[in-house]
Amino acid sequence: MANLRQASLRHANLALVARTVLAADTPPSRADVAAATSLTRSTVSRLVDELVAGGILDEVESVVGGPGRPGRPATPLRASRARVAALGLQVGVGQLAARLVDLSGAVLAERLVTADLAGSRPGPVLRRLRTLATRVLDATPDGCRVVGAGLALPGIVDVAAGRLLSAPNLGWEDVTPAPGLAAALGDLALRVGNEADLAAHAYAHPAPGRDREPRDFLYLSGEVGIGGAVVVDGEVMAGRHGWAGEIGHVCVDPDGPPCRCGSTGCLEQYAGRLALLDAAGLDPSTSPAELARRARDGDEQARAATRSAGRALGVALSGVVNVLDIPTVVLGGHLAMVGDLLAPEVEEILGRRVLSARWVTPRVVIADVDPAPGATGAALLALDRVVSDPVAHLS
Amino acid sequence: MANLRQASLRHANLALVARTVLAADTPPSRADVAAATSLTRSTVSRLVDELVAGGILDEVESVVGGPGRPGRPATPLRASRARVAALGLQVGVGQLAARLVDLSGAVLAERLVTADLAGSRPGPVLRRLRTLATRVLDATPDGCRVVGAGLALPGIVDVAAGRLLSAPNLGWEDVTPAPGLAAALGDLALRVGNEADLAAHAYAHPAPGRDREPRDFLYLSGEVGIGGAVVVDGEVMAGRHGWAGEIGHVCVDPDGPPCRCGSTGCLEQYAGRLALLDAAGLDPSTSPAELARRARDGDEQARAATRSAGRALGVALSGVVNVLDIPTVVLGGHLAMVGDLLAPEVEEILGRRVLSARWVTPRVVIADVDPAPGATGAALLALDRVVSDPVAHLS
DNA sequence: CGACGTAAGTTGTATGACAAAACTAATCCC
DNA sequence: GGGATTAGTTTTGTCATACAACTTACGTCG
Repeated sequence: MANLRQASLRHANLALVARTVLAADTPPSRADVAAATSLTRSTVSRLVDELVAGGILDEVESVVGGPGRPGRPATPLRASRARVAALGLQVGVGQLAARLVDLSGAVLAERLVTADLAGSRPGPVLRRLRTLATRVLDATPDGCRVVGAGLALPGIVDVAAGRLLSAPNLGWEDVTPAPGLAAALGDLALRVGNEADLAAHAYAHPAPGRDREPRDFLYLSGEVGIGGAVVVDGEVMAGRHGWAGEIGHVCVDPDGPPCRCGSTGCLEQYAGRLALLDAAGLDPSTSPAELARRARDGDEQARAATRSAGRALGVALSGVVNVLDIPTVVLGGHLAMVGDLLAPEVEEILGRRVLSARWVTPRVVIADVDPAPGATGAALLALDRVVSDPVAHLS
Repeated sequence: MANLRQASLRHANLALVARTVLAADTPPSRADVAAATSLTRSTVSRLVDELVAGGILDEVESVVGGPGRPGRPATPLRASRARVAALGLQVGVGQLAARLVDLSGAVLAERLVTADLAGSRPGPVLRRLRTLATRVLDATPDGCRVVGAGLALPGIVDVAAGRLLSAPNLGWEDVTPAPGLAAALGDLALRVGNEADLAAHAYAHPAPGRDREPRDFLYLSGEVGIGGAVVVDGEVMAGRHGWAGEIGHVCVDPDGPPCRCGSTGCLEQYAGRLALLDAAGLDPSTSPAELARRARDGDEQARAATRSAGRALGVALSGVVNVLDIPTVVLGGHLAMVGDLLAPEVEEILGRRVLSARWVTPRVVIADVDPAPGATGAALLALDRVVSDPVAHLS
């Protein structure tokens, strides 16, 4: 709740203009931005000039496909390409990833490695990740500034301290990754975050400053366990300490099977990757895609497994929907691979157990399958800071 | 995301100054406000003068107990008394209430009526409430402006439309209360809200602009059923449609007893007022205070009832805490009356089932017993709008 | 009791961000 | 080629805050 001065005015309107341009579907002119923001054309002109000079926006020269309207032709504006970028990293249980994403949302460079990291030791893993990061950063185009880095981790993270407190599926406890990566990152600030939170951010924002519908949803990230995030109005809800979203350990049945977390009947024990494959009679290393194939081919045991997982998801999610009034659920990770099998069961139970279902029908959406959405989200989050406070980045 | 102009600057800083004065524990001087907001003394002076002229702030004349410091004595500032007020109304299952609250948080007038309204008809009840409202408004002191009215209702409310969609415990469906109350309210805008949301607001803010710790909590309102609200950073989270907080229908056990809502094993069936009294072998009309007395005196059945309710609360709340990372629970209504009996059981289960309990111990807080906290919350919410946008109310 | 120090609050001037309106630029249409 | 139309720029005005000097009102101490 800081006070406002004239400078704040300019900061806020600069951010507003930047966001308006990035959020637009087609490159808008200065006049379009003025109309959309209800600022005057003169003010927008001044702000846009600053953003263009700062490398945040680009003027599109080509007016080739001009619409043939009367009047002076517009100068379309869009996010600059390959001039401002951020590095996104991810350590998953099954893969390592590094991505360089620019302000337009384009992936400038990428490295992906699959590896079984369950029970791994942090040191060697971070060294491998460092190598990926270096390779990706080496591919930075000329004239492109890397403005930040983020790391997605599958566990409970202390964002302020940049520390991973606990990642049971990796077997890591109390790890601070920044020092191990410093050789690759140099001065670049590293922001550590929960994988599901960052994947949810990437789902809500296909590119920096750009929003996708729905703006409010619950995101479920099926890795080995089940991570989750709550997204309200396009923003990931962090919670009091940044640990919100642990949907995997919501109780489905207090008398259910014991969970690694020390509790009983957690959702993860019904719809986690291992639980799902086990119930289908498949080896833990099988891909959930294979499970989906079998279920679609009529394998009764596979179908029973997805039905049971769907029921558990429905029960757990209905409680969350009742409490939060966010009737849209996005399935990501392995849950996306079997999403079409789970969705009907989940929607049926939500319709029955959600108090407000009479007025708004809860629905399930299936995310695209991406091995490392957390890396994208981490990069986008760093870029979002450029958009929301452009002044800090106008050299 | 509107644009900012110079006027916005003044609006925002006016609100900032008002809020700073209201939030202070002891009446601050202009200089204190300047120090707290990092605005200059001259700017604060101008803004304070406007707020004093507008009847929002008062200068305290008495410097009797002056601290005897050197320098010119300060002119302490505080919220104006009995000059700006709002009307809070509540329809509960067991009572009707009307309260007039001023900017300092003082109750200027109040009417409370106990009545069994389960299965009542809206028309007659609203007429009785109208009478209460008229009596309370008639008691408005001279020179006091009533700036808004709010109505707390125990059910699902469409805030935008001012409509109660469904209140199963009253037996009301699809009721729009404003017309029935218009004769009492005159031009006064009526804002309808959920009882638990408004009670939670009242808990978070003992007076307009004033905050109480904790700033993040889950509020449980024990009426006949169990309502709830999620409070983040002092603000009640409304959810996508304003229906957030229905903790009463979170599933404790999918194989549990059927609930009025059409589902099974809802929390309300274990810890609702009727369920609690039934389990203790008491008549439904018994006060929960009587149940608490018996349990404290060693009545085994009463103890078993509270233990079982505590277990159910623990299971339901642990899921919510895992998802939201809000490790503080406030018990209100009948749950406050038996709060000391429930708390140990609930805290024990939260400690076991909440994933982050290792780092931050979840705790249970017991609210003061008030027959109509929703009425207070409704009035405070209307007054909050004066504080956050003083310009609209400066004549 | 009067000069001095100190802190609160006021007054006057400067700065700078946006609004308004006039102006220039570039294109289409006739 | 001229008028209509729309994009973008320049100029001038307004207004809220910063800054600094000033006034007010009190305590303190010789």
